[in-house]
Amino acid sequence: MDRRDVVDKALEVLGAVGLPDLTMRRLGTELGVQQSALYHHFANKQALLGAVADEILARGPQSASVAEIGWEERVRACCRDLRTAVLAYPDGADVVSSMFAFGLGGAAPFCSLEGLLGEAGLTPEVAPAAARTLLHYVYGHAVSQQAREQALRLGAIPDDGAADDFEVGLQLVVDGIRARLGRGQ
Amino acid sequence: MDRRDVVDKALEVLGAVGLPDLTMRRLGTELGVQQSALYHHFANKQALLGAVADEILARGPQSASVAEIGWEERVRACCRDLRTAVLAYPDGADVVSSMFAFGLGGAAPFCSLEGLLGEAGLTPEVAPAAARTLLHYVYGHAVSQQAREQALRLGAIPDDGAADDFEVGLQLVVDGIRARLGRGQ
DNA sequence: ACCCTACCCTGAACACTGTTCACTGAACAC
DNA sequence: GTGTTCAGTGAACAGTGTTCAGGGTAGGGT
Repeated sequence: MDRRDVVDKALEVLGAVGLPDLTMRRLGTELGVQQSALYHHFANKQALLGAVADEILARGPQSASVAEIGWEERVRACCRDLRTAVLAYPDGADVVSSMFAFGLGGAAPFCSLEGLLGEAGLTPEVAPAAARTLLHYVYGHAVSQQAREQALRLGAIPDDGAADDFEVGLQLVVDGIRARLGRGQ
Repeated sequence: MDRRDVVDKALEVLGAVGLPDLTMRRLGTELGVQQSALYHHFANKQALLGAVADEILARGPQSASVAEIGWEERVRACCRDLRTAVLAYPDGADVVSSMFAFGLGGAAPFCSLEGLLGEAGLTPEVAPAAARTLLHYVYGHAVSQQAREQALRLGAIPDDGAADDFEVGLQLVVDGIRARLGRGQ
């Protein structure tokens, strides 16, 4: 048993029961070992979740960034892929965004977006801020959606049949970036 | 002792020791009662934190929305006020954004922004999505900042002297909203 | 063959957490 | 006076992440 096996099983458990029930005891039992054995592979649970976050991202789709299409569509595709990846597991958005905030994982999407925006012509001063703005939106939207899905599943809230407005907000931010590009920043 | 006292003391403890150490035992001790007494005022800890989130927002600044200045400046002022409010307490951004995501509090800023954007001319279909986009940005940025501050305080990460780029991203989103307004949506 | 080292893992504990519940004591209305 | 309501007690429950001394077991060097 190595780190890969632990992360794989953690993702399996996460998909089955969600983050609150992804405990070290449960993970150990599911792997057929004691919980304390996990601490020989990860310093603590947060480090494990950091690896889980990276694996969630790695398993997500990554559209080939063909240079034919414009930067706008490439940025949107990158954000859509990111959203798809974190929505694939219950509480996946929570895990990935937390680990990114703590600097313990999830750096790949930020690098991709920063690079894309730099190629598009954003200055090295503005590009990181714009990339972070996109990430805050994608993560915030995904976390809210999964929280609402869970509250709905528990019957804590009625189904208001809210439409999926992810693209609306995404286009808003992309429009803002284009405006910044248009007027020489 | 009533709910007000509990919330007030909870904010005091939050400000002193942060969210992880804001436990029911500690809160009870600080109030001079048993922890179980708190459950006569709040159904559970989440409900208490919902009230705490609302109080954090209520204690924050609220710029008078004088109609003389344009909608852009009013939206920016609203977002700045919101940021100031949640940054005033350690982990304040975490508390407020979580409770908003779970629908247990923090609805006031959303209503304000939605109203402002509606007055600015955004359709009732786009205004809520735009308001949520702004909130995702403000909360995401604040949570990241407080997480970095804490990691920095614990010496877990070196001080990279990153500049405050809040206004950059905020302007990006506002620009996107203006673009949407300009082209009749 | 022997020893030694490294490594994975066990089993039990520790110090916590949020939450529940039967019960006490006092205030207040009728 | 009696009954009801309400805040608060103190102990317990079922969990949590984490630690630690020790048990095997594999592999390499001599």
